[in-house]
Amino acid sequence: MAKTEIHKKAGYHHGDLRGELIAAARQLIEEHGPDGFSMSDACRLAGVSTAAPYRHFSSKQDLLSEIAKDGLNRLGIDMEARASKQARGTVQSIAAMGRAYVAFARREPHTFRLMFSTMSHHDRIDELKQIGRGSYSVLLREVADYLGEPDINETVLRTSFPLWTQVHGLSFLAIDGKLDVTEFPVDIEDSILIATERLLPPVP
Amino acid sequence: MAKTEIHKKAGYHHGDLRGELIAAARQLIEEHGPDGFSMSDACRLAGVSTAAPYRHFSSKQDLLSEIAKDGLNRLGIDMEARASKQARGTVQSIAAMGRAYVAFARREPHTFRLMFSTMSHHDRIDELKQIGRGSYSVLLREVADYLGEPDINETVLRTSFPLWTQVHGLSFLAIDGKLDVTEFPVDIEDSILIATERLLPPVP
DNA sequence: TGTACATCAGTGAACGCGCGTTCACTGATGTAC
DNA sequence: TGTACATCAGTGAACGCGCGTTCACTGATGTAC
Repeated sequence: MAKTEIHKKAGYHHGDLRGELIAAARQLIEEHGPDGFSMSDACRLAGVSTAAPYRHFSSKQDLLSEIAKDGLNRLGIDMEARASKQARGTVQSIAAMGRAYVAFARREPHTFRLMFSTMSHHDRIDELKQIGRGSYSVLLREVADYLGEPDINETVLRTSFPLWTQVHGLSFLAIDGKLDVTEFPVDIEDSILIATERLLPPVP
Repeated sequence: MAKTEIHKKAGYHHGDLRGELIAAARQLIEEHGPDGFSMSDACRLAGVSTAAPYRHFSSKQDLLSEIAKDGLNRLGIDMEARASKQARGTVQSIAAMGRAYVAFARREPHTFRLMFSTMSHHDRIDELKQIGRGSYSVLLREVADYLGEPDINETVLRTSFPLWTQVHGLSFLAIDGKLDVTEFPVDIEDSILIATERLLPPVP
């Protein structure tokens, strides 16, 4: 915010309008959801005319794709960071990644939704997929370690997939407020650990 | 469609405009997503003026809630039907429910999304939750049978939850086109069976 | 070091659009006698 | 069985709104000489 003020005072030219629009958009998306977000709102928040963004983004979709990309990257980093606090290739490190995943979803539910929504548009899809794969491979490496496999082979892929599915489902149920439908209080942290244990084959 | 024609010919009064609007909305939602759907489009499709729906629904939200309710009900029925073709309380019957769940999501992805989206509005939320609980209890009963538990106790709840999470996550990944990120071809049917086996305790 | 000028990153007004919803209305239907 | 009338379920025109995007523009910046 102070930064914003400085930029505003700098006058006609912002220092980093691109970055500021992304920040504004992220904030608005978290407040009102990806569909409640409008280009005009972002401009208002960044203190800029409604035409300004088009110097930096070709369209609203383009801005949203950027935010999705950023989110996927941050998710991968989060997972890696949380796992690295545990012994490599253990149930604990793998569960830690799951926790990072669900924590991200709960911290930025609308960005999370955006990251995984179809967004039928453009070749950006491929770029997003690429980044998604990058973040996923963080899990794959950890599972390979757990299994004692030398590389990401089919066994690793088959073992990892249900782990992903599990935390992905948990994330959506959590952010959509569906957990109380289960009629018992779900402890998310526990639930991740238990599912991870069950879904991994016994330690080799 | 033939039905629609008859109603149109009947003149000023439709036979069942309420039902027809729901049908039109469902169709449009599946074609363009819940956000690409507009009241006006539904009216156009039903061949009726844009003011007509307000005899039957208090708002667009109200119509959408109705469709979500309907979807949740149909999901429960699907699950029950698919499970009943297997021996009661077995891995097979439970996996069959999971398959019905994912199949529903893939058949009506946008309705599925709508069923589970937050939809911040109204007391309808409680009504929807009630119906969701009803559909969930279909799984709970089957799991109770599997475990040999006389009623829906905490063990049943704890066992069922990760099963739900699993198929929920699989559904979202499937409808959001994220399965190819896994870099190996996921067979959804297999994947459900495998996860179900792993998540259930060994047959008692 | 100073000046000329191309380029860049903003402005602000305007556009066309489709939306959800309301309004006063009217034609059709069902019911009481 | 026929008629009077209340009720119901539509019409069609209009509303105000905010949106994404474009336009010709202008002020600031950076660079070449």
